[in-house]
Amino acid sequence: MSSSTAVKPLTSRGEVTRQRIIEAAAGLIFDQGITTTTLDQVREATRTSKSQLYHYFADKSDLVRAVIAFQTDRLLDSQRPLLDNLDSWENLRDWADRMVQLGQQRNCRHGCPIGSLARQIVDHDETARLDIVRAFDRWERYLLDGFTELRARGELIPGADPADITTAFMSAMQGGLLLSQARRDPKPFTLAMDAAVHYAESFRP
Amino acid sequence: MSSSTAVKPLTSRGEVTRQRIIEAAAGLIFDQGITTTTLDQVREATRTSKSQLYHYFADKSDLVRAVIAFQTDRLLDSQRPLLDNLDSWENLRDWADRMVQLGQQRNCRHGCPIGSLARQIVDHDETARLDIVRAFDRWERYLLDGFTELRARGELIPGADPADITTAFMSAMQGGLLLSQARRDPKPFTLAMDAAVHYAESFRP
DNA sequence: CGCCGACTGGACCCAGCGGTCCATTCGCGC
DNA sequence: GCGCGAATGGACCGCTGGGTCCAGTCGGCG
Repeated sequence: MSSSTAVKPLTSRGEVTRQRIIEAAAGLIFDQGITTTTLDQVREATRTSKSQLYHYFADKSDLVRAVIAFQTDRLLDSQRPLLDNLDSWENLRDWADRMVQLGQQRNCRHGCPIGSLARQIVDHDETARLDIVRAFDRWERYLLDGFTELRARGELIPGADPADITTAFMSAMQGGLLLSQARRDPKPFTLAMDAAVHYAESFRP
Repeated sequence: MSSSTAVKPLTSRGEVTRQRIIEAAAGLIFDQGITTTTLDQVREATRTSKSQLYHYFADKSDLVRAVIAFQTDRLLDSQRPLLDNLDSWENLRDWADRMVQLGQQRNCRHGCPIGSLARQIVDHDETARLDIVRAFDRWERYLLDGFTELRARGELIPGADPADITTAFMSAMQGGLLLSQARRDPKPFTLAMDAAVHYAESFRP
């Protein structure tokens, strides 16, 4: 949203094509990384032409930013409905288990769609970096809401800061994914998620 | 070590040049990433010629792998002597604090030298991936030794697995660095390290 | 001192990449 | 059904980047 390229007048047909391009680009980038993915590959995968890419996107960076938004939506959707109700310890653990499941079914490759993108542009493209931050914000929001709700119900000791726990949780997750990705072994991610849940539970009254 | 390019007969003069190339490449890659760093940049930064690069390294990937080894050495050295004695809770915390310090003095940029490299090649260059795994292994070894020593002295409950705690610790660290890097804010890393220490301490008898 | 291999300089190659341009077709609104 | 802008096709361009090649220099060793 608000991804700069919203001003173009698009017909419904154009919208479909645009979406097709984003989806294919997302897949390629997810597999190969940003710089390794060429516009010609995107063109071929979508059976479009160069002019179409530049009709719908200002340049490659603009396309990448659309991909970031797309991947964020998809990622959050894949975690629903669990994500919407992280307001009990049981649900939190269920969600963590689901995350591990999701990671495993990709054979530990790629890592986190967002975290993976983050590394590639964060020090290079300031606009895209802010998009990444927004993506993390959107994600963390759900955790934050959950922990806040828990505290409101007295299931967190008063000194515990929901925001801090959220950050620690996300860190464990991202790091676990990286290690699993590097080692091609689901264990680090599993352990990291488990540790994160235990850490959060240590703030139970 | 065993980095494939050990067979070349090198004079002391050649060794110096080779080292100069690696060091400059490491800096450039650390700042800009692998694909963004060009061999021409390396050449210019070291005031060498193209033929020298290919005299000392088989290709770019070979140079990158030398950089991995170099960065690992440098990273571990920067953590000494604390790293060698992670065998008490106090030392563990001191080391964690030192890590946070190191991260901050880079203004949260770049993230972890190894983790950063990991994300960029792990799904792309199998040989380099194994080098990354070796690098993580070397690093985790120190943590593992520390926790093992702690358990031997009865400062860990019998059920606690030093290897698992080590993995959880590394995950928190890597994830925290990524978040700090993306947000340009030292806080996530600080919180992640703190959470990791607390998690480890939860296994104290 | 002279050989030989390590070392260095730099011109060159060429494939691939992001990006431009223009001509053509499509299809919605009047 | 026609006009106009959106949508599409695809040739083309300029440059950058990894990699090659050969000619020349340095320096250790007999």
